[in-house]
Amino acid sequence: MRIIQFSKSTSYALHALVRLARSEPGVNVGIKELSASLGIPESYLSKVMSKLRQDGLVRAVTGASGGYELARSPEKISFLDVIQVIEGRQHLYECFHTDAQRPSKPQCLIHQVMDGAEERLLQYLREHTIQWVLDRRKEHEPIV
Amino acid sequence: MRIIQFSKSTSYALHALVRLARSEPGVNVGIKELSASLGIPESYLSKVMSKLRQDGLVRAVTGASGGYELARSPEKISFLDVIQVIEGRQHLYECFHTDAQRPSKPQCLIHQVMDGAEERLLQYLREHTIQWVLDRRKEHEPIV
DNA sequence: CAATAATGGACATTACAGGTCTATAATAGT
DNA sequence: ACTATTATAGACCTGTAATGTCCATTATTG
Ligand code: SF4
Ligand code: SF4
Repeated sequence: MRIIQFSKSTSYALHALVRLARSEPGVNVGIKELSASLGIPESYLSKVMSKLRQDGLVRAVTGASGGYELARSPEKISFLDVIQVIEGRQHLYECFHTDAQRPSKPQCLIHQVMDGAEERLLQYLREHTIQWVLDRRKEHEPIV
Repeated sequence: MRIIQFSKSTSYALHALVRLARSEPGVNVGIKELSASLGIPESYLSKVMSKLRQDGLVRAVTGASGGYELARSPEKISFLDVIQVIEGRQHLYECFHTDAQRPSKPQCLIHQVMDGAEERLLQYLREHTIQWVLDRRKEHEPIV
């Protein structure tokens, strides 16, 4: 029974992005500082950051005094963006019937309910951005 | 990167319950008939049905001319009920920080967004029942 | 008693999340 | 040019969960 739960990778990505959004633009944050301040294994986080770069959410600079920074402004990065980069774009529900076994052309009712539920979820995640977090963040909090 | 998707077991359970809801109350439907009409492996479906019984969604009768029937009326069985029986009641988001590492008492903001998203999802699933499917079901459709 | 049907346990298979380590490439400062 | 620093990509390992099969047991009907 597959677990309906976001992966740690997604959580790591979200925390890292908030952390990056907190630093001045133009300042690179290294993986060491990132992993230390968030409490995430360094080598694993580097994998996650690499994925974020490949999908255009952050920019990376190699070499001394290199590191990461956001590729676009925090209000342009939604939770949904992050989740879809890490988890992929699979649907919440998938038919177990093949096309041949499928009763009839338009979607069956169970499918309709599940897709409706998914849309509610995605809509909420689309409406909430990294900037949303920054706006409500208290300065004294170490992370978020 | 854990897949955010309902398990096949959940899908099987939903289809089986709709199938049971279609038959007259008091008539038991056997696992053979169920699995055949839905196109689900018999021995695996029996596991799923067993779980549904343990959690009070269906009643089972062993022995000759035994089988399954709904334990309550279809409008009292929501999609959320079924999903929570099969998938468990884990939250969509879970902190990777331990209590000791946790920044401060009330929930952090990332957590708040994720919980908000979860609530939208659950609310939708709570509002849709097996009866909802029956009401919209066309008589000639073999399954739903 | 015999046929039927659900139950529970054991077991196999596959996939993947989470994590570590290393060699390589790129960059900044000396 | 050399060196220290840093991201990148790949190989690799481990545990666990999902899906599925099979069998022995138990309960029920006729
Ligand atoms: S939604 Fe329709 S096609 Fe998909 S699994 Fe259910 S009955 Fe089959
Ligand atoms: S929500 Fe707060 S406690 Fe939970 S993982 Fe994020 S920073 Fe840590």
